[in-house]
Amino acid sequence: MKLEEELKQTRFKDEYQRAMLNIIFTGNWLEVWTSQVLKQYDLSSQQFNVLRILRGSSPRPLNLLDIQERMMDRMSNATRLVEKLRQKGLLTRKQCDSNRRKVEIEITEKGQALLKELDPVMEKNHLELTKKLTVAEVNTINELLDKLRD
Amino acid sequence: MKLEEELKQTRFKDEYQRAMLNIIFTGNWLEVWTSQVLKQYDLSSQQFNVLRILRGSSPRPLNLLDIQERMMDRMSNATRLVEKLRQKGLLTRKQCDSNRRKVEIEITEKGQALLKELDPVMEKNHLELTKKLTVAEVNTINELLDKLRD
DNA sequence: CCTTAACACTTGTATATACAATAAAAGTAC
DNA sequence: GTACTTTTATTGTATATACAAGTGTTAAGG
Repeated sequence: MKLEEELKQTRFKDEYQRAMLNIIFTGNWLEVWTSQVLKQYDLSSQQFNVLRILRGSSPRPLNLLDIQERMMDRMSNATRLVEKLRQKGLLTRKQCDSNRRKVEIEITEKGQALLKELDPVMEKNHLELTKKLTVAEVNTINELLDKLRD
Repeated sequence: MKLEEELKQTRFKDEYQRAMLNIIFTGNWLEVWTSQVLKQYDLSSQQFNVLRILRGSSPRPLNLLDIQERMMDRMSNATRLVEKLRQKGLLTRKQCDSNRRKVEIEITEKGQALLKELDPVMEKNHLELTKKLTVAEVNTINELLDKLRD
């Protein structure tokens, strides 16, 4: 849907402003969609993000800074996020032997299983996307957004 | 910068997943930038958004539902957001005569002046964008994101 | 009228988030 | 070794947010 309709706006200052709002709005829109789905699994999208990061590095554990660097939203509080996931048994944390300031955080079997369960659910989301945009178009988006953040 | 570098990620499942994360990440990135700037004016980006919406409709007042429909993040609490802005004297609210359930919300002179002060600041942001992407490229982004949300 | 439903907004509450302050460990310089 | 700095993580606090429940107002049906 056109951004003008979404925001009931008649016009924007120029195409650059429109693009800024469009990217923020669409990002939000995707986020909300994802969050809705994850809620049924009692996960926030940030928590899901952390789990995926840990799976990505598994079996190598990560410490908090590593996770923070890889997170979508750097500002959020990694300590408390990780603690929530630990309480659910989705990851473990232990003090690092060589450097006791650090903690080693690792996804558990249970965490892996949960992600495995979620994979096809998220896959369905991608299929929705596939219907709307060709691979070439998606590549264009990726390329232009990377360029924008240069 | 490439998303892989931003997120210290070596690979994504496919270009579709990469695009999803890219849009969310870039949206966030733009949001954070904006928030930083607005903080100096003691405004959150949501508050700024509401003010711009009111300026857009000025001199016609809007009620809460109107505002909510036009907001980037529909989930947020319009009542309290508007109340914050009222306390700062940036807008007024009065009960609607014809339908006392509604409130009429209008931007004040002070609000207009604040936006006017912010216009060139935000403009600078657009100029940054202009340097990185051509109008044609920006149009492509707009077109593809609109298509994505269809 | 009276009852019930729909509407527009407000409030309560639990949770999340941002940012600063603090703590503890490790590294560095003397 | 002692003082200073940097690294890494945790905690405190104020604010924001999501969602549900509540309030007052209007509309609709009998």
